[in-house]
Amino acid sequence: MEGTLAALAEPNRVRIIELLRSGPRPVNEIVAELALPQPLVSKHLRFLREAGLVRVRPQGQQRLYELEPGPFQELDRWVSSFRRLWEDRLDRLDAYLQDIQRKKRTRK
Amino acid sequence: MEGTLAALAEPNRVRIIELLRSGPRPVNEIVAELALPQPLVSKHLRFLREAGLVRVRPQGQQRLYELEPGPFQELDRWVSSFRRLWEDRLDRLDAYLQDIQRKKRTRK
DNA sequence: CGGTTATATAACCATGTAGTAATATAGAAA
DNA sequence: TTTCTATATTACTACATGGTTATATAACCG
Repeated sequence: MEGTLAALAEPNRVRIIELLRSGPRPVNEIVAELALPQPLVSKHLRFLREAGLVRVRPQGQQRLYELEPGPFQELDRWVSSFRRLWEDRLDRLDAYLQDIQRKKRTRK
Repeated sequence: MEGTLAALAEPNRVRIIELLRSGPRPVNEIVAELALPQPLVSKHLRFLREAGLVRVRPQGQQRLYELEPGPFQELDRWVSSFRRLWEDRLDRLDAYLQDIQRKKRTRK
């Protein structure tokens, strides 16, 4: 969780993650699509790999990087635990709106 | 989104966030509960406030900090967009397990 | 073998920031 | 007013890391 959040704190890493969401990619494609220097991409990929967000699989002379679901699932559960922050409010708003409607109906 | 992730990259800030999940708190309570130096807490609170994760409300000579739902909701939606990463796999696993069960049944 | 391509690593610089200590501000209370 | 309490800010150090350039490694192809 801690490493996951640290890895996602960097915008270029997030861009890489979002690119990988559509499937595994070799490094050169990431470099081309994001228009970043290759060593920088390799550096970020290493960070992501050590944080457990991606795994790498050699294929010929290129290396395919793909997302590792675990950390995202963990993050999803953690963020979910904050849902009551806004759902409670929406519930109250919903109840309020229904109350309005009820009053309208009874008035008619 | 970007500022939100940057704010959550720091463990002590996450601790503050999780403490505030149970409701608004004055600074001195945060300091006491997390056993951190007061200037450090104020610094992190400022960071969190400028990232939009908390709002502050003066009350007497203390200042009550509370979570701002917006960024968490946004983060929740973003993380949700990665759900297919593991749900697809679970679907496939589920289908596989059901297939096993079906074969067992027909064999009996 | 040599040459080319794909990727990683090393060395370096610049910047941001976590943590600390001291001080400032501001409100409450005497 | 002075004093006390709560919080913020400033100045500083130390360290991590993003970005760049150059080089290394390693697999492929001739």
